[in-house]
Amino acid sequence: MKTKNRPPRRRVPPQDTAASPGEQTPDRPQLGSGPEPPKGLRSRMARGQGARAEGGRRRQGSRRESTVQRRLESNERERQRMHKLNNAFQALREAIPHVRADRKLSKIETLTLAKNYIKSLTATILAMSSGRLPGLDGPGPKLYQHYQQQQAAGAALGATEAQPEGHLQKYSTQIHSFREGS
DNA sequence: TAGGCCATCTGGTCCT
DNA sequence: AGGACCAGATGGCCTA
Repeated sequence: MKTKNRPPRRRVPPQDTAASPGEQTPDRPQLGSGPEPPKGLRSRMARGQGARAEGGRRRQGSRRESTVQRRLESNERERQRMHKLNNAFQALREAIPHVRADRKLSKIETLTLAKNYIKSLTATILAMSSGRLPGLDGPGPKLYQHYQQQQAAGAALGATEAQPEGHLQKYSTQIHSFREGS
């Protein structure tokens, strides 16, 4: 599994909601754009879940058009939502230090690394402050207690990351493997 | 060529 | 009611 420094991949251009059916890409058939149902819909229809959308009878043109229009608008919103999600992933990537800039982390790598980084930071801060956050009198001991409880719970479940140094170990191992490019 | 990763479409469900 | 969210399906791109 390698996701190394890929150039930006050419993607099928987003469907323009204002575009005419003739401008649609041939490999991404749209709802109502042809006799062949969209790829993602075929299995659903095979299970009988898409029957309503397709309709057993021919619908009036205007009603069909409004249905198609709603679907296209919904697709556009979903694209925007996913773009926002990807922007958040990118921001998270940039917040994780010690990773080669030319090596783009996959989403799952980003989440895993971020989790271990946070945990290692938490353990480090607690160790350095002896359970008392700098500048805070109250929450420190409580935070430390909570953290210890979490660790104890993890240990009870047989988690390998029960020890604070375990997080740092994991994080270091991951960083090392990413640097190696493996 | 197989496997990993990703973008996109889609219908169902949840939320406001 | 309409939008947000979610998960399944599909196909493209890339690397080993």
